[in-house]
Amino acid sequence: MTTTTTRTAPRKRAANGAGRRDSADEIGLDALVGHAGYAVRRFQIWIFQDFIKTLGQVDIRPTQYSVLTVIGANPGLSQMAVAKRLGIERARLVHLLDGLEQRKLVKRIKSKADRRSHALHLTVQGETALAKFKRLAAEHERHVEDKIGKANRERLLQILAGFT
Amino acid sequence: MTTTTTRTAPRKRAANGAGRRDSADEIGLDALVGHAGYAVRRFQIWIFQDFIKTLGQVDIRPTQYSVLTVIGANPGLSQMAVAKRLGIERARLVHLLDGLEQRKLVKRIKSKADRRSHALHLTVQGETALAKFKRLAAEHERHVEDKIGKANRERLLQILAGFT
DNA sequence: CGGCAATTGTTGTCGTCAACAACAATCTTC
DNA sequence: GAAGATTGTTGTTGACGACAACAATTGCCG
Repeated sequence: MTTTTTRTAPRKRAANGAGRRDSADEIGLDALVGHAGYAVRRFQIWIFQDFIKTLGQVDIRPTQYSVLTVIGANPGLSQMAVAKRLGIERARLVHLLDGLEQRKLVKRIKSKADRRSHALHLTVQGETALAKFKRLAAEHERHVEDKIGKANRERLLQILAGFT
Repeated sequence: MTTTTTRTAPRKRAANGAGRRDSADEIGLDALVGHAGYAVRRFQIWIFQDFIKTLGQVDIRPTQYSVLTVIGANPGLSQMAVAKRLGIERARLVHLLDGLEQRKLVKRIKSKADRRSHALHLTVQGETALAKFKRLAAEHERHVEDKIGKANRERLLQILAGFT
């Protein structure tokens, strides 16, 4: 609706003095409903929390998972390429890879073509670990379906396909 | 599509040695496509950046806007109530309100009913300022429409209505 | 060829944000 | 009235994005 003229009068909702509100669930959001950003933010928080919980047993967070997935699908990429593809800053990727390399999931191999850059590869245990992560991620994705419905999840992915 | 069984085999994409990839836009995301969380995260980042840019002239960030909106629609709420409604931690809300109070947009009034809590209200200039913020927020919302389409935005809001 | 700009990985800083923990003041409940 | 819960506050930690600076290396151009 977005009331084109932004209705300045705030509709004070019965001036009931100082906080006489019983169930805190009845607080009006007013203009906040109808803002895509708000709904998307709340949903994103929910999704990440479920992802973190579901992949908690293997201690993998969403960003780590995305890095492993991209390296697994494109072995030999440079850090720049991975960072650019995922929209992470290369400075941030350094720390992420430090952690993943310490856990023996990823290895940096000095490129001979360009001695500035590193070719990124999964280790052997990185491959098998990623397989397990993907199973858990699929489970998480099922939670999303349970939450918003299978059809809605498909529609949502379609709507946001441009942001891959 | 979402290959129901998570296809464990990573499909190495032609072992082309060390990073022989021309346009960095052609890096496969593999399993990442089909993950709702990834798409939502990217979209959320885009939305917030546009919101911050559009409301940049008045120096209001999304969280501040949500706080002002809720207080404006429900004057007299306690900090606990606002925090719970918006899913913010009350510790975080303290700093947010500090900033908004310094800018004379919000005032904390000691509640007489419960002397632990503060009743939150917009100041007079807070009311008029919020009106302007809402106009700018509506402009931002139009940017979202331009990005994903009017119909898709509606559908998205409907899908995520449960996360208000 | 030589020098200069650009790129790559790295380190560091700053600000935002969520998650906790602890605390004093105050309310609630028994 | 005492014990336990709630409210606002302060502080810490860790993930994350945005920058800036730097050394090593590459690429380009005169």
